[in-house]
Amino acid sequence: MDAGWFTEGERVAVLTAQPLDRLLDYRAPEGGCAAGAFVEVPLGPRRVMGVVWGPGQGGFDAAKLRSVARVLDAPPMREEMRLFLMRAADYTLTPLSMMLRLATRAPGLGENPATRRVYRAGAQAPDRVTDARRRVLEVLGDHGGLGFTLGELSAMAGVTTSVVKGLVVQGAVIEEAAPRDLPYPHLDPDLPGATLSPDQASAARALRAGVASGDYGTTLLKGVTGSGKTEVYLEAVAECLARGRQALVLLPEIALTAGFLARVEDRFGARPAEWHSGITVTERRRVWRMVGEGGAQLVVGARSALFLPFQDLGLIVVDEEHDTSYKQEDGVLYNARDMAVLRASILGAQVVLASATPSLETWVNAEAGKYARLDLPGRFGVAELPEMRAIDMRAETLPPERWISPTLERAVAARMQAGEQSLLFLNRRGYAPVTVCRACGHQIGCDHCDARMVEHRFLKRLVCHQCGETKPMPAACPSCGVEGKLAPVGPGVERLAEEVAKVFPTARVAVLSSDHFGSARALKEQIEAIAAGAADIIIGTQLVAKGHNFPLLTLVGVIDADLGLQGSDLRAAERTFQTMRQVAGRAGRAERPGLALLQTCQPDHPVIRAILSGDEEGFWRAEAEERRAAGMPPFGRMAGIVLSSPDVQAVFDFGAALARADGPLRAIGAQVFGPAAAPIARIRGRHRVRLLVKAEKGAPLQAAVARWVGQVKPPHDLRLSIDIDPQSFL
DNA sequence: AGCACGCCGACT
DNA sequence: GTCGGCGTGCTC
Repeated sequence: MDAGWFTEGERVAVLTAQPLDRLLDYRAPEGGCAAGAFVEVPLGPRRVMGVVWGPGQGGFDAAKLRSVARVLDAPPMREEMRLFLMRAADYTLTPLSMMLRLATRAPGLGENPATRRVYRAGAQAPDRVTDARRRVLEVLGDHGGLGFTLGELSAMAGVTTSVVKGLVVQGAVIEEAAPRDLPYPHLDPDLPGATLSPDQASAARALRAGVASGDYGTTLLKGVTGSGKTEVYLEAVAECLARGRQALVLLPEIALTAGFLARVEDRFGARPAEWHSGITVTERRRVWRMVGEGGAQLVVGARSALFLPFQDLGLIVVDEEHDTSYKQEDGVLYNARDMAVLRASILGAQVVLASATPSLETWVNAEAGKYARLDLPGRFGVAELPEMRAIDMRAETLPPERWISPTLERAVAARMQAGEQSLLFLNRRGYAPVTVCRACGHQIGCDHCDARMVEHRFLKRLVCHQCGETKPMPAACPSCGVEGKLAPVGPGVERLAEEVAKVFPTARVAVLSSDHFGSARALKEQIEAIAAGAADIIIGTQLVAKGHNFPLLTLVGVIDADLGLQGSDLRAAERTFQTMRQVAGRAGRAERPGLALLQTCQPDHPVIRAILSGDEEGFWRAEAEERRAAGMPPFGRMAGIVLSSPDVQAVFDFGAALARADGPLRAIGAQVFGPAAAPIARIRGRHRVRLLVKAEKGAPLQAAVARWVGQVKPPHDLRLSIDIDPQSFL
């Protein structure tokens, strides 16, 4: 008897995506079913989708057992995928059912037939050739090789569907079933790749060897912007495809996929499958099915692509691995970079973590020898890393509510004269971060959160950057009622644009901020226009720091390099360092040398000094040493607990009760801090309280946290979420 | 998640 | 006396 097969009537355990937190036993259906089979099972009055997880667990009255309703038309979930979901659930302390939900976010799993009707030219001639009939046959004759759906064909021929149906009856058109989801075009790994520099070639050889080994391994591929990391890891993809295994490339930002798809097409002759929140439901279903059936060799996508049902995944590339968007911050809290390593280690696949500025975790893992490390020194081509200098803002004189120092102004003016571009970087969206009443000092806050509202003149509204709530700008102060005294305080990109327009009246200015673009497409067009020279001065937020190339750009001015340096968030220094390096990397990517100017009030701060001196390894060593001394990640482990409820008293009371019941934590030598108001103390009317658990590196943190939280049951409208390895330690 | 059961307030 | 609020508990 086959170990992975259950015959009719046998007990099987089924996992559903319902939040049940346990497996349910059913009888295998008529005709039996495989372990891992996607099935539909009766649950109370409903039918729900589930996966046959293994043999039944027993302990449930056999007389009450119900049968699996039907087996869905999809390849069974592989054992390693089930193992991956279980390990990921254990690691993140997420119910398994929620992990299954992540892995089955494909529409119409088995709902509709897997085929559709297509129409092609038949052998018979119609009895009478009318005008409409002739057009149909012409369309089919010209390009009907693969056939069209009824809707496509009638639209192309400009006839009603009944004309086509009439031709079908006559045998002049053939109606047949075709698979609904077509495989993706073949990618050819043997096409010649880009010409590689010696450094690139040797890195590519190392990556190829890793893929060829067929074993698990993780490699940090480190190289400054423009050093050609993409060409190098595409060689690893080529090796993987040549061996008949599938590859996955994760990108942090949807806006980057279009450019990346084009590069894949250049390298392999066709476009790969694409997976992110922006694709249509039809495409989503096609990707999900084709990945499972082997009809997709390469997937390019967002973090959720990690949960696709790959048949034989041999390589995962995590591009810009330090990017914070790899950490999912709502729903299931997971870090895609860590989950990629987990999945690969189960599969025997390779992971490539690519970055110019790795996360401290990855840097430490590479230092410790857990990850291999490849460095791409210098730049590919003629361009050099820009020269970087600080502008000491304490020594600059500038009028109130102005942000561009005279030194920076002169530098921008010089670039304009030379016909080159300048980028002014400010990591604050909107017009002004704070709106204050000059009569009473009141600051306008969000009604649903405790965050301050940000004025957006472009949208003509006040916007809350936490919850997205917007409201019109009031004429009078909501606190004291005095009119005309509300004033913007501090700079946002929009206000900076205003200042630029005043200081450089003849400049062509482009603002790159997510608020100004309705779609990724509009943003891409704007970026292409800028790259072609359509602007003299570019004003940008975080967006520009992600992978775009502007050949005419030779000056980057960082308006406030101190943002994020202060505060108790231990990752702030790391993030500031990464962002500054990347923004500076925008300058002079073509043959012109670049200059980066950082406006700062703390030119002697270690982070600013490390950026300016280019001593990256020194920065990481110092940062790692500080973390080690404090027992902070990655030298210690942490978990964050966020409690939320509409009732303030209830959250604090429960938080205090939880903190008092810390026995299970003390048992593993862990400490609990809090409860304290969460960084955002109120979101959408729910008050939030945060506790932090800190343990030593080897401690069984998850098990202890599960025992600890399991002791007390929260009151009804109180939600509790657990964040293992939180991004911020506030 | 749904959906039913069940135990307390304002209506015919 | 009933209709219906949503708290609580179950689903193989």
